[in-house]
Amino acid sequence: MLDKTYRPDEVEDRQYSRWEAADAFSAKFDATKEPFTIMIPPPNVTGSLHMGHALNNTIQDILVRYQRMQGKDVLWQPGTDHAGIATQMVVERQLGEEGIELDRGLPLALGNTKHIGREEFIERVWKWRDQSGGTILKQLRRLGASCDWQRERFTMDEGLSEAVLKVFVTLYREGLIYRDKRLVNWDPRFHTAISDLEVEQKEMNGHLWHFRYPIEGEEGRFITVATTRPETMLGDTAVAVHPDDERYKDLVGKHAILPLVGRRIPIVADDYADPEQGSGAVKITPAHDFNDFEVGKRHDLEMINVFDRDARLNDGVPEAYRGLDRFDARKKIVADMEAEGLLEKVDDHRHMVPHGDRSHVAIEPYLTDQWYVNAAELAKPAIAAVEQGETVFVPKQWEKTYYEWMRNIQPWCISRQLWWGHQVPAWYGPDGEVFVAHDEAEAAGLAEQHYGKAVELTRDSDVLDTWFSSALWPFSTLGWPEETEALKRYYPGDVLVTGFDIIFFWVARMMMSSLHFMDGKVPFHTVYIHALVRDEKGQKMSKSKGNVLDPLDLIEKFGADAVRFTLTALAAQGRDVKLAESRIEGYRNFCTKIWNAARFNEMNECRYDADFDPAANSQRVNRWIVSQLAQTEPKVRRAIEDYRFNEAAQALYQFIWNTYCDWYLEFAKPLLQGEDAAAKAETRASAQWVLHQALFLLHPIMPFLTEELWQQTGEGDSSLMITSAWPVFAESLTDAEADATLGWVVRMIGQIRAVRSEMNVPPGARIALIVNDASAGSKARIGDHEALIKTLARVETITFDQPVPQGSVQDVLDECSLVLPLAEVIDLDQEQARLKKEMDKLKGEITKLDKKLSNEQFLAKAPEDVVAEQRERLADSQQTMTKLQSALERLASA
RNA sequence: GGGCGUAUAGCUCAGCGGGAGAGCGCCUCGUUGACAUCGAGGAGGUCCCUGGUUCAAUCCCAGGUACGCCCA
Repeated sequence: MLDKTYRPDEVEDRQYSRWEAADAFSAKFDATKEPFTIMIPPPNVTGSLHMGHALNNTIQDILVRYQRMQGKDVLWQPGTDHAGIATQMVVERQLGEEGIELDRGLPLALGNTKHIGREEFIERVWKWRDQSGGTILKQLRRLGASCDWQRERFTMDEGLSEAVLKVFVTLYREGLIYRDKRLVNWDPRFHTAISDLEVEQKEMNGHLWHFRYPIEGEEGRFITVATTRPETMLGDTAVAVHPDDERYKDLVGKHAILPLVGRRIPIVADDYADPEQGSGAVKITPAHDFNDFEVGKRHDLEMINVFDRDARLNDGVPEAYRGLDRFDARKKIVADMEAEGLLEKVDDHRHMVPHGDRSHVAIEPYLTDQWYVNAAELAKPAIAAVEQGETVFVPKQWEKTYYEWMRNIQPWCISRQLWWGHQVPAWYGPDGEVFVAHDEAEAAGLAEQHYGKAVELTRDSDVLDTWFSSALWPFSTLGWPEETEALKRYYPGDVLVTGFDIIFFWVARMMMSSLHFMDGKVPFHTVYIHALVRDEKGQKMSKSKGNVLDPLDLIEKFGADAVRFTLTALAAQGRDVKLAESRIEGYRNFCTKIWNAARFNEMNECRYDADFDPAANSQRVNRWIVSQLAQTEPKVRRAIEDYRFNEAAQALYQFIWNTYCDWYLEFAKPLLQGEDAAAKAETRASAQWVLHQALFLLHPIMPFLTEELWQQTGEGDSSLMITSAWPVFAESLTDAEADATLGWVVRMIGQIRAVRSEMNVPPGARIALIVNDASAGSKARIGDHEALIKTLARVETITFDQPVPQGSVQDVLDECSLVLPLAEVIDLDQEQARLKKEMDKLKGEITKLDKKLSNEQFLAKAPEDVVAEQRERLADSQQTMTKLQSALERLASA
């Protein structure tokens, strides 16, 4: 017996274990089947499951389960990335609690007791990773994700590290990776460079300080510069004005004396100075501003770095300022300038300030040596592949975003001043000459060749950006650079499922690296971009706002299937998913509904019958529900294949709840409780078969509930839905006659119920029904389904072609007048009003159609079937109108 | 400043060149042997505005307004 209600907490673990025990998730390397590959977007090893992951992985799981049922050999490749900065942060914090800090050549901070070196630190990270890393992958199991867990990979694995090494060395030797001294985005908290993409611009309230710089040799003359960052003035090496700016024309070529420092700096003419902005003159600090850096290069200016790695002022500035934090320095400099009478004014100013996306501190443009990838070169084939349609974005408009970024791509800074990550495979000779190699021995060989003798080498201490290794995911996880079977079989992948926020970080970089290293073959033919999950008000979920919904809590509360179905139903293309708990509750109710339908079948002895043949059904209601099912399958199939997941969900919801539960089971009741043994047997088998087939269609979205019911009411323990075939229904199962007839019966019952309700007929009261003007066809329909109509519309008797009794309520169904003699309960005024309202609506309709059909242009130009349809509608409306008219007259004469 | 998107019922959103839809919410009624996590019925719309194309526009095009997101 099925339990009274569906209990996801009891079912989910059990079914997941059955799948794993049956090895249902693993890629089979089955050459008789077509492969289907999805590469999971590897979450951070430090991460935990949030709503975005839940959506992302629900979609992937739907695709994967669907394709498995289609008979494909499916690989869903799971894993995590090593999340350089985030992981190092986590472990450093842990160490900090033990009083341990990393030995970076600085004295111990107050309260700390121990330094540890790089090797020991990395050991600690691995230990952390083994103990508590990758919890998110466990959480994905709660969601029902059917990843091939045996193939789980980690970007720091040996094999993947091998791939990183090979890619780095190869690109270096091809000249596509190089070392350069440029301004980088420096994170003063983590002491590392970060890439442009890891910088967030935040709008902030600031000030615009107007400083006066004295002109050399012109006593009492000043040039005023405006700045948002006074602390950088100590590194100024020029003042720039616009070449056409009349105010300053005579000053170009002269020098200013930098206050507080006393340095003599040139006044240069450069387009960068905007005459409209501030005073029109701008201080130039080439070592601390990206724009100034360019100006500096154009005018060959000195680049003076005034900060250390903490963004404190270094020894290159006057003694009074040395060691000051950048924000303290700002205050002091402003005060000192004011004291010298050189502060002209201070304006409030709103501006964008760059922040590290992980450290949340202001980023400092900082002059350092870093490793770069020539992304512009690698982008060329990656752009072409999308232009030529080798990879298609769904929805299509994201291709524009991809192009926009790829066509303006900047050199990619890939080195990070961290310990956790893939160490840059570069060694330096005594004179700083660099040797890039797969290992130290190879580097030593290269060095010996270069110097003519063996020398001592020092390895570059930097590590690579985590995304550098993630970019290789589509092939490194399959064993590249080895030529593995997996690589041959499962590359290229089919579809990548991800959020738009990751197009630049990951999609673009996978495209670049895959095309370069996999013989120009794209890593996936489709990129499905889904929306962000927001709260019910459309705001981004964030801890600080406190509007975060935790998928694990929701699974706990409503079951994984309800969460999955909700996300699926809301995942319309190109729209954000606005999630409210009430939605999940609603789909939890859907689970309950299905469960109860199964219980109903069980109670009525509707048992699974392996030999059941739906084509042999003789009862019209059974042929009808089979027909409806057969028409639902292609809707679901096409929706999934076209990535219109919400439509798949909707089609299933509608079929199961509205068609099967609301109507079919009601239609089946008289048969199930009736005396006709053959009809009863057929109905029992049909009811169960149709439910089971619907569960198969639903399985990719709701795997747990469907598998549970299949086990309990289907083929039992020996069979698994997850590895069963997707149902296919013969065209011949669609039965137009049954659809038309039962559609008509549904309408008839609906109309009678509506009239009863409007007339306030007590729900229990059985009433008489007179049907007038019925065609032979309609009479036959009523004859065939009299029992259903009587039960469901609560009708006592049905008679034909009778005079209309006093005080009857009338309604029209096609050519039929439905007459309900309700003299005792009728309210004449109310009924009159009801009829008039209905006639008004019809009148509008008739006028519209009349006008259209008397338009010669319409008759001449519109397609024939459209014209015919409009004619038919007009005739129908007029017929109904006539009948309502006579009903109204009869009422008035009463 | 550049790019992308959105505007349809109270809310959240589907949809579509030819009869305005769903879920939730709301109102009325209901203990009919699956289900009150339910059933039956109902109310509720200037499909943002203005023009254009078309026999026909909520849908296509142009402009406008408002809002959102990404990039600088």
